[in-house]
Amino acid sequence: MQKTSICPKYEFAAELLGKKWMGLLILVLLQGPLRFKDIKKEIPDMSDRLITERLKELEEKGIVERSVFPEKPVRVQYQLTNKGKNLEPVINAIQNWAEVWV
Amino acid sequence: MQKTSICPKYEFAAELLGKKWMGLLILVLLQGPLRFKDIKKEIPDMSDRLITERLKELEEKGIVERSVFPEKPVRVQYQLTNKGKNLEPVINAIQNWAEVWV
DNA sequence: AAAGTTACTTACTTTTCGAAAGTACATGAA
DNA sequence: TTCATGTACTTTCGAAAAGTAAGTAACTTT
Repeated sequence: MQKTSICPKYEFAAELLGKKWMGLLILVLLQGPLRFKDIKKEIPDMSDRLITERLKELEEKGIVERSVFPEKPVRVQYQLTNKGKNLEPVINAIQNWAEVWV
Repeated sequence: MQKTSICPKYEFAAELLGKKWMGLLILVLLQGPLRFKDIKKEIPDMSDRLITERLKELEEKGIVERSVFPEKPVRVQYQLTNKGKNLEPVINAIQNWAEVWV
């Protein structure tokens, strides 16, 4: 990310998407705001540890927003920011390719 | 890839792209056929070991074709198949997003 | 009071990666 | 002939990332 120089911005994005579970995680978040448990339900093979870790990463990069609702049992919700929602064409492109070639 | 079931084809693609260096590797291969040493030059931070490993993986999945030209010093060339070339929209989508949001 | 839910965290194992050196084959220079 | 250089890998080994399982804190339901 720091030295290779074809296109640093692309490299940032490729490194982000180039992490295990990121593609799936963003796909499910495109559905709308989800709670931790809902993400678990959608991606049962992804461990709690990695869900937490990836969400934190996406939050730090401004792609996901974490909201806490202090209801009776506290509710934590994750949703894509604009930056995140704009990844939809990427996800769609992957889906289209997969439809045709996988 | 076997159990999670949102969309197995998408998951296959996401897992492929979701590997370190894959995004960059495919990007540089979109330029046209390249030799091992050229890939090294384009992605200096990627180790020989991983270049070999990723290319082998892409070859097995029918995304890259490896050709050996028995010239004076043997020449080995890697190029995208149709399946691989059709990843261009995906790469472009990533690039567009990166341009705007990174 | 015991058991369950939610959103995590911690500890430990396994897998993957990175860095460096080594290999096989060939050409070219000293 | 010996040495250095180049290409395309392969091997080795320590470090980082991911997988697995169990634990925690706050609250709710039974």
